[in-house]
Amino acid sequence: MSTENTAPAAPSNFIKAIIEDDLKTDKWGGRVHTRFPPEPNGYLHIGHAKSICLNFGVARDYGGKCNLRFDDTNPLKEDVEYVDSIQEDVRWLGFDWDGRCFYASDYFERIFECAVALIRKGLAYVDSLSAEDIRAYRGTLKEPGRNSPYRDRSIEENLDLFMRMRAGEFPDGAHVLRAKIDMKSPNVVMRDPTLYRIRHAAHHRTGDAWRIYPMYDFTHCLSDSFEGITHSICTLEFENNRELYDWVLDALGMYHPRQYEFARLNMTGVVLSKRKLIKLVEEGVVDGWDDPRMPTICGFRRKGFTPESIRDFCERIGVARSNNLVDYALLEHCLREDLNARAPRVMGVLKPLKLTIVNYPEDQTEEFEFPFHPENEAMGSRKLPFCRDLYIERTDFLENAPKKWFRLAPGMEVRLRYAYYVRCVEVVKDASGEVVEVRCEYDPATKGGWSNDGRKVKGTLHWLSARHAVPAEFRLFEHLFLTGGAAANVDDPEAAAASLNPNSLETLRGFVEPGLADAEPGWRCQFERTGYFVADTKLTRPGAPVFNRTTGLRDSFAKELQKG
RNA sequence: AGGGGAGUCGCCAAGUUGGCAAGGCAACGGGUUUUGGUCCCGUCAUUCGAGGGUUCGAAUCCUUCCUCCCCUGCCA
Repeated sequence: MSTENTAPAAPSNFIKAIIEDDLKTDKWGGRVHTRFPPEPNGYLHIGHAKSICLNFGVARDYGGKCNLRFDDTNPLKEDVEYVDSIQEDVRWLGFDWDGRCFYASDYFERIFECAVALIRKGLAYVDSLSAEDIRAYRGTLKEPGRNSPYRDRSIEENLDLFMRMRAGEFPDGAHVLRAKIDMKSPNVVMRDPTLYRIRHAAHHRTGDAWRIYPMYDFTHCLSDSFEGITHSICTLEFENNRELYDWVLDALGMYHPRQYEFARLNMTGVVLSKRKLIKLVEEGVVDGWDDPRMPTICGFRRKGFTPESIRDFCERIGVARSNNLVDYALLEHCLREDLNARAPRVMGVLKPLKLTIVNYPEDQTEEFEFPFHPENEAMGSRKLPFCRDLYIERTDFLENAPKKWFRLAPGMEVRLRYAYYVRCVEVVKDASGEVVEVRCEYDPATKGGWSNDGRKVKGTLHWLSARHAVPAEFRLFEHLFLTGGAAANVDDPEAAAASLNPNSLETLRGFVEPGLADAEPGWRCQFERTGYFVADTKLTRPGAPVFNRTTGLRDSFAKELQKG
């Protein structure tokens, strides 16, 4: 399935331990069958990727299956747009449900029958309390609840009412179907949980066929059971719901998968709450779900991340039961490791500064060979034009250089990558004192960017011929929030505004080498010395490329400077 | 007057029956380098939330305590 030559030994985790143990004891007849069960009410984010990699990953590793199942029981929040995006993202991540894409809504009739069976067993009843009363009767975390006055309706009456609920005879909220369990249970989930509610709403798949919709707790265990799931893996917040999961299946005497919970992913610098992400989209704080600043799968995709790097990340963070906060730097590390090996090296100048070679013939042009990957000859090379008028990076020149500076400065000599050594002989400034051009002399004996005379030239600069470079736009991204991660407050408008990073998107107008004029949308590369980039899939046009910075290169010099 | 979980390096995280505390990220040193990138080498937990106990021996067993997370939707 994947290459294992570079991958470190996969860390074991408790889910795998359970599966291996089950395989050993033949608990499920040798089967491993998981499922990834998103609700189609938003786009998938990096936290979902952890769950996807876990569920599809163990199925793959142990010769089992993993279903994609949409948990679509709440027509008010769900939409086909989300269904489509979820399928696209799971596929992009590299997983295949092998035709087993299911919907909880496909089971509505069977689920309804289960509810009827529960009523017949005297284990469910129609409650006619208002929502507020139900809440009041439920008690508190420390105090037991009380029985609803409708709890002892006869089976016949319950059946009649439930059928009429289905028939649409009652308005929303008039009745609910509840499991008859224990209003004094220390586990609040078990205090006669709601199984069905009335919702006169069109469902994105079943249309107007239903006026009642089953709740998550009732739907999920039954769906798992219908599909023959063996290991039902979910996140920690469903731990309390496991008791109900088991109760429903036992009450009905049905095939009974086991639920296991793991800790969801938290990461520095990003918000991973669906509710908050929706808000960012709806309020126009970002461009949409696939804004490169979003921690969504499609956001990372548009930013230039590879599915391989995300899978590697999910492998490395491990799966455990303790709350965690993973450093964003780990994701970046996985990305760089992948891109370093695959991304062709090309030239781009983000913040151009004119460099004129005063002793180079005015009308002369020559070409130099540039390999696409210095460490991988197989990736080939191309020639780039050189002339008297060049662009270099503005940040590569400093009039008053600090101690360890080995880029360009007055009197200093640097190497222009694969071309010549040049020495700065003059600085041209505009009226405001800003440097607008540096003038240099080149050494013809250093053609190709090398000299055998033992001269030590520590700095190597990337450059572009000003006469041949093509204009390009570069988009640099930073975290959306200053305060970082889970702490970001999206609900309080003032706090949200204060925590928003005003520089999360910076657009630069620079130049790229001629061959990149018609860069294919989605094409990834490394602009030497600056970072990994991808041609934006929405904004790039033939002759007018737009590049998103996927991530910068590691920069030990920046650290050096900070230290002073 | 609750119930369910979790505490191992700055961040993740292994540690199956007690027997020398894996690995990754980050950080920090050094080497190589026509990318201040990559790569290579090295450093980085006498201690596992705290105390007590059992034991020749405890992150692992017992015990008391502390901290954090989840649960009172007709959301999932």
